[in-house]
Amino acid sequence: MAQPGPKTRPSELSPTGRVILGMIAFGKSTGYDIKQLVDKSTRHFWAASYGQIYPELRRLEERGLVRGRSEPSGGRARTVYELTEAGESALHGWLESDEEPLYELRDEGMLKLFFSDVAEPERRVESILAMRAHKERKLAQLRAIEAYAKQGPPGPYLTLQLGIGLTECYIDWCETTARRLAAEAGRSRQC
Amino acid sequence: MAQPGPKTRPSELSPTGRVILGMIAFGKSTGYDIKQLVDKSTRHFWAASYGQIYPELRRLEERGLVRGRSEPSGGRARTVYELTEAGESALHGWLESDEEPLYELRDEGMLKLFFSDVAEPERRVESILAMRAHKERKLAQLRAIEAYAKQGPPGPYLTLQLGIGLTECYIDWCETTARRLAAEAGRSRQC
DNA sequence: CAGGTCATGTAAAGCGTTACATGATTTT
DNA sequence: AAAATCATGTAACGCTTTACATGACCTG
Repeated sequence: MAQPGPKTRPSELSPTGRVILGMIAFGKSTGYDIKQLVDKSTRHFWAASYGQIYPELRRLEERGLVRGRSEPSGGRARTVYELTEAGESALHGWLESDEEPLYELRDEGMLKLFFSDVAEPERRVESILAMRAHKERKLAQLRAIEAYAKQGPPGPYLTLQLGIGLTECYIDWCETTARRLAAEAGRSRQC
Repeated sequence: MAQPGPKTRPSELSPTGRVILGMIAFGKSTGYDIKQLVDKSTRHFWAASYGQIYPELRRLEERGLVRGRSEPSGGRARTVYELTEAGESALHGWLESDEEPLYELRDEGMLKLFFSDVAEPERRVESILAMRAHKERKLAQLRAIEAYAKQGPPGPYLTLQLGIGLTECYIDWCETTARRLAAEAGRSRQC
């Protein structure tokens, strides 16, 4: 019954800690900036909210991985963070570690498809068409940032390409399968 | 700053509640059975742990969506659940609702690729190869249950097919991209 | 000067995993 | 007789979202 080991060991980085250290290494120095870039770029495979980012920045500071100093711009409070030596080495240590990477998916569309046998078969096709519509919206969002990402470094651009490719593949599957199911239903009605 | 609406409204089903009601409709009547089937079939896109399942079963009972009665088999305690009318209609209501479906992904491999620009370019290829290896293991797990799922109802089998298709697509992308990057690196070394 | 964005944060609640505990039954 | 599996559950902890709150600055 034992499930795989803990997600975070005390000496290591929490999930949000990982994206924060990386974003600081990428030159994003405030919680606000980090959140902006997360939303624009990693959101589709790694989200983070303010409620996590600000407390986590302080925990990282307590652990000596980042250093923050107050740098108000005008009368507006602002805390600017940078990596310490320890922070850089924690980041590199994480990037180079080859532990089983965390992978978690929660896809409500698939869950509805899974349970589609408790309703009539027509609902199954509807379920798949709803999944396709959702993925189509997601694809449009990813496409909207493609041109912008092309100008940046290769890492972020590659993850965007992968996200687009997977979404297209998902859409193709939905189309093919919906068509096939509809054809099968038509044939069985004829007989 | 406002983020998208709440994941669960009071009158609706919690994430784990959804999979539980569905599994009971599928004929799984104990917490243990539900967990077994979740691990065998929905785990790759919708997980659930005992620590969630047992308390949630009781909450569902309090809300009148399921009815449990003690049915010891031998001297071994056992609680058998079934859907109430309200539970059936909650399940159908959820299956037929067309709210934006929950979709959450956390992919550490992609996050490492995203940040691969903070290290040397060779690490990027290694990162992608690690992703491929991980997906290869996942694909083997899915393939292992394929024959078993083929005999069951179409819903579960379709989700498995989709999972396999997406994983294959992921692996293809990794292979193609790793090859391309390696070739580019070779060419730039020559010049 | 109103509305939007910049910027920071907290509190409460919900969600979820992990680790632990217990004891019966079945298999080897 | 030991080991694995069946079956149930709890407690502690960690993670995350949501909602709220504050106030400065900028644009039209």
